[in-house]
Amino acid sequence: MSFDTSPVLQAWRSRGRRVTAARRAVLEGLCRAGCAADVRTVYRLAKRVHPRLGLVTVYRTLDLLAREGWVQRWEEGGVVRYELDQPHHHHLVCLGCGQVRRWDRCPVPVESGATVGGFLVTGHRLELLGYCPTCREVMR
Amino acid sequence: MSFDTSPVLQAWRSRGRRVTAARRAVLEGLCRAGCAADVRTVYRLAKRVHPRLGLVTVYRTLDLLAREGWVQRWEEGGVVRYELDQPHHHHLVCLGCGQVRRWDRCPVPVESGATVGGFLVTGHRLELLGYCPTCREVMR
DNA sequence: GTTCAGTTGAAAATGAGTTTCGATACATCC
DNA sequence: GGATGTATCGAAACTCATTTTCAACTGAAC
Repeated sequence: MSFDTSPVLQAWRSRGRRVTAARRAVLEGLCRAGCAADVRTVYRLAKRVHPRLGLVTVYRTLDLLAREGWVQRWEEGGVVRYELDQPHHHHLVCLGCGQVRRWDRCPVPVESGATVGGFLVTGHRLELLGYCPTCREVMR
Repeated sequence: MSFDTSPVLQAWRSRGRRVTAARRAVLEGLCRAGCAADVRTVYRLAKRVHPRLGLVTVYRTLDLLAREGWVQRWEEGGVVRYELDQPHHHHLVCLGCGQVRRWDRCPVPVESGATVGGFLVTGHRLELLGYCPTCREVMR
């Protein structure tokens, strides 16, 4: 995926955070993982860049990135997933194999800042559930 | 909540499953819990009906109900939630206190059975994220 | 190069959810 | 109503993702 990590690094430096090999590796792993990666996948990919990376640091860095708004965190089928912040989009989730694909349409007409029954709405999350081409084939 | 549990009990009997005090209690707890209850809440409420109920049985019964299609299972903020099957609806989730409220509108135009990019869509899940009236007050 | 606080990673702790297995109690038969 | 067989129960043990702890390490500044 094309994602420029330098703004993240700059933001860290400017806030007094350190730019370490471990953090670079997690960012790199996240980029390579593509859409909606789980923690293990990021860990596996990041470890190729920085072999002595610990899983704990992956958790910590992903959490940091999420708190700073660089990545989105969500869950599907008991798996926590992270993805680099991108233009608003949703997901197609395969109930057979668990793969996740991006869906760029958004049919939700509730703007951020709107009020619904007293709730101040700041965002939303939509998943279309179903079966990917491969799993459809298997089910026949 | 108004939910008639007798069809569930009948279905169980007709399939050779046993209608036990523990299972009745879990159903009762689920009814009392209202919209989108987590396992602990169901356990706590069901235990009032049947004090020697074990947590394991709550997990097992909720899983059974989900497999048979009587309840929906979903996750939010790391918490697994179950709710009795009801007319199609979505949820308002408070990012402050975690409470969940029902939202009866559905702006998603993708019918079950439609195909999106090769995916066969069988359903969807939508959550509006934001802050409930109480949490809005606290944030001031 | 020295310093020092932010960061790391191994190990231990936590906690939700699952499995195991002997005990229990529904549903059926008589 | 009581005996029987098996589905179900619940306590304890287990699994595994995630978090906490803490001594060692290392960016960044001087």
